[in-house]
Amino acid sequence: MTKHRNRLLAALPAADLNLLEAYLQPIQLEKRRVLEAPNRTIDYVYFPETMIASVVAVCGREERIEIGLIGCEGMTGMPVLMDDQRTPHSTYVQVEGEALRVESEAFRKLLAQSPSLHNRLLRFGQVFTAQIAQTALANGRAKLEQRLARWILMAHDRTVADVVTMTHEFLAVMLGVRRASVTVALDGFEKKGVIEARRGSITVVDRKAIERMAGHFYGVPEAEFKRLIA
Amino acid sequence: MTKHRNRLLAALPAADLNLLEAYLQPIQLEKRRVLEAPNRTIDYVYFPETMIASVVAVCGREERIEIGLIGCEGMTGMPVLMDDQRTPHSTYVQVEGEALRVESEAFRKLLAQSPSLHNRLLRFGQVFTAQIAQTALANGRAKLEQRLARWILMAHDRTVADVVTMTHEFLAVMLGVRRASVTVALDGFEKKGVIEARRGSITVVDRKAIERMAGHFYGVPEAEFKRLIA
DNA sequence: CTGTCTCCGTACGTTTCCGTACTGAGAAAG
DNA sequence: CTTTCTCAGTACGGAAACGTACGGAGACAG
Repeated sequence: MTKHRNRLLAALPAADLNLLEAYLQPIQLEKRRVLEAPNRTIDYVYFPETMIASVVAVCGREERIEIGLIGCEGMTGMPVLMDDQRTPHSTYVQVEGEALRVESEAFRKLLAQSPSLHNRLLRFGQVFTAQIAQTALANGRAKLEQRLARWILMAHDRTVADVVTMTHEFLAVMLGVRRASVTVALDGFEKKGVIEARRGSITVVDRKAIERMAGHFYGVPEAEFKRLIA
Repeated sequence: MTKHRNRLLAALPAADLNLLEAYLQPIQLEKRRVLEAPNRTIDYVYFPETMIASVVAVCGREERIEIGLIGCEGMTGMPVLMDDQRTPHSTYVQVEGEALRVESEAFRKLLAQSPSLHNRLLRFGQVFTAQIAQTALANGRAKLEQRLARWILMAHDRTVADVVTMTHEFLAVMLGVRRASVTVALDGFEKKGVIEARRGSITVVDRKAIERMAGHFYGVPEAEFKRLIA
């Protein structure tokens, strides 16, 4: 047994990890790769290592917004834990990198075989639900600056370096705002010296300051993670 | 075995329902009663019959917003299904009425005893997650009129009559907007003849029209419910 | 029946963000 | 090296919703 880079796996009891490890396949995932398409069967469950995935709610062709971010702290494929095999949402790779994946049929059988494993992973479901709820709260009550700060912090939590590779355009889609609004807001961040913006990337310079900007719109799911997993 | 008014219970396989029924206590719940307080142990799981509960995300003392509505189609206490006993959110009675409840420790044991029951209820978790996600989407991208239409439809789905007892003030808190904005919007609804507004209540007159106003911000979790439960 | 309280209608100036769109700068392709 | 393409910065008028606040109308208690 290796010490896993995925924190959810790293926190599993030895017995459950052993059970799962036989089925884990390492895979490199490129940006924009679709991991789950709306209302299609979920083929694999992914445990990100350096990769980061976005979960996006879509309706019609127009309206879309990110509801959650999954990186080395968690897993994709929540519906498989919920006795289901599909989701109305879309999940794709936001930051390329490595992950471990399990064929979801096999995964399903493992869950049935080990209630302990199932429960352990359901706890992450609880964390992720808190994240979606926090997104709903931020979308409804926060200013763009706060929401952007929150997003940068969440991405930062899931990267090894302090650099997040992301265009304003993409970020705008995630937050459900205009591309130009993101540009203006990020410009403000840079002038305050809390980030460095390059073409297609953002570097975190002063994390504490960003946390202050996000206020209490950041932190609830993170606290849940500490409480339930780590 | 009675045919239950709670649709989630009504859809349970006979064996699981029998198991559960021994523990179900009927209870009448008054408006504003707190069912789950943030970060406190959840004592009971509620299956609403005529009652409707709101799940609200809070942070600090100021910022709060409704993330979900639970009525006769579901249950409260999702964290108990997720191997947890608390939640950062707040759950309280929005529309008074009857419910069945189970002591959560007993409930926990039943889930361990019957994986089939557990899975069945987890499916509702999947539906509820879709509802939170849809709320996040609506909060980020919809106009107030659409969000209000969505809320009325969701409340209407969970009431027997066409009347929802609710002040503008309360509705404003739920949607995270000004009380005055709600008044103006509801006024518009009434002038279009889709609702009738009385002091402290809203009566649905033309549901189809309200559905058109909500557009695709309404319907995704409802479809999930049909697919997974009914 | 009168006073009090809750709830609703309305108003006005202000903030935030939108829609649209033009321009320049950096990166990639020929 | 030049063309092409993607990405970022900036601008301007407009819509949506905000904060605040005043007054009236229905409900309820004394």
